[in-house]
Amino acid sequence: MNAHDTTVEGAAALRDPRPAPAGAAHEVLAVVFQIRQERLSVLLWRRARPPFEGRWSLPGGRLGADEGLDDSIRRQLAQKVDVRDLTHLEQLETRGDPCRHPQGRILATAYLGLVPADIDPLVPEDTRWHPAADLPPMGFDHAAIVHSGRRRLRAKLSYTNVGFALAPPEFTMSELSRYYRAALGHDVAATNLRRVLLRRGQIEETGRFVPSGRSGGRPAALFRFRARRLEITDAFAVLRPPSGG
Amino acid sequence: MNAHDTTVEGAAALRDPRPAPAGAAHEVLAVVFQIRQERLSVLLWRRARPPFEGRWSLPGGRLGADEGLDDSIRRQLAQKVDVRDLTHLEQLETRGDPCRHPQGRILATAYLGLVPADIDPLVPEDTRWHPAADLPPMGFDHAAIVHSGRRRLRAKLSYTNVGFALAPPEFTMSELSRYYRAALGHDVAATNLRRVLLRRGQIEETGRFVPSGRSGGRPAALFRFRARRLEITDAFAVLRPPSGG
DNA sequence: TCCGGTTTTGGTCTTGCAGGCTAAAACTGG
DNA sequence: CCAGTTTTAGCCTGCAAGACCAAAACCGGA
Repeated sequence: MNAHDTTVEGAAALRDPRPAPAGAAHEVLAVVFQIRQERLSVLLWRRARPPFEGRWSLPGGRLGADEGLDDSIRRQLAQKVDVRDLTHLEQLETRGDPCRHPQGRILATAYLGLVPADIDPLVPEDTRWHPAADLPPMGFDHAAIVHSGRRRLRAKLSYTNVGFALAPPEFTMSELSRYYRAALGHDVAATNLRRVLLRRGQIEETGRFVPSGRSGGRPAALFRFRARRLEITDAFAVLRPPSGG
Repeated sequence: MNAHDTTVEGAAALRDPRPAPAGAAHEVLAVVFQIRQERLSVLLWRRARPPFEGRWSLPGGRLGADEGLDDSIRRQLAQKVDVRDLTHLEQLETRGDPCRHPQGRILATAYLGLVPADIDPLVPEDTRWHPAADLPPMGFDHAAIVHSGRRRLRAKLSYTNVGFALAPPEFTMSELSRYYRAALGHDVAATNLRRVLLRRGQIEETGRFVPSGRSGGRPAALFRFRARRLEITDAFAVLRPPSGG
């Protein structure tokens, strides 16, 4: 699940310590996902200048001199989307391969951001949503970072309530199952999804119904997520403490 | 589970972009765990000089000028333990709070490392194993990083085979249950652990038995982990793809 | 040799969750 | 009023985890 797992199998390179560096540049990047037209989409930005001119890259930029990582990614993203639309943001991974950036040593800390499906945030001219399953030609190692983000999102849909960040404030079960299908990449039966999320206490009925006449069928109940911040489904801690204690 | 989750609730600070920094220093740190005397222990290093003189801190150091993050943490750790004893190493999180280091802006990427329980690696004079549940006074934000590591390890014991990195090459089930108890912080019934790990295909019998006369009871069978690198238990992907596909 | 103590092992039983399936409910439009 | 569509509710199965218990296998001492 964690993108950057490494195992010490082949003995590591153990050269002598090198002189401490003057300091490497650091950038923050964000993989911002939104379900658009039944597809998991990622916000990308088209580079107007070398390196990788004309290719697409993740939004982000250099870390400010006196700025926290979380603050920085929010500031950078504010130039692309309304940050009030960002319903979730978490750190994903840090990449530090010396060759990852042609202009020299630049470390990158990547974040995973989510925008709910019902809105269409205004984005700048050079910025577009692309299907995460069909990425355009991308610069740097950004395609790999997008894949890390997809893996993380898929995993967390299983054992957390991240769905709240993908879905609008109110939704029908068939809508929600379409969001899950888009994010997971396979069908999700609305009837099972409903039972699972209700039992876990993640969602609840609002008591209201979708305006009648919309679909030609039985009017669907509107649901909402109980919490709007990340919670872990404790049922997924196997090897749990014994019940009698 | 992921240590650095953040949610955009209160609108983020959205100041104007600042001038790009010349470059911030970067360090790598490692939370190295080993089960010692029935307790989860972490390798710490006693600082001989300010800042935080006399306090304990995580092993690590400055990132080399032309060095990858993984390479760097292995190089730094080689000064403390034999890296061949490191059975697992994975990236944990990156911290970039401007105030985290009194000497100025230093980012830190932390790793989680594991050493199997049967060995007693030679460590330098200033380096000691401390119980992770009872940390000595620590400098910087290192205590918080150790807690992140504990959370990560506990979670991964549930849905991966990380146990291989905590246990010696061969072990009895009661030994293994004690390792799990130390890492998880609660009792783990050996009989259930055996069935769970066997069914998941994580462990297998070696066919050999512990030398008789050791315990006064029935001789215990020796087990081993089938794989010696991280694998995820797929049973934990809920909302899995429909069976007929 | 037998017996109590100890530890491991194998089995049963219960519980809870996930997911497939189907019938009923509730609406629309003709 | 009926056919078509969509949602809802219930039933059933399968599987994994954990509690519990009895049998197995060893030790040491009487």
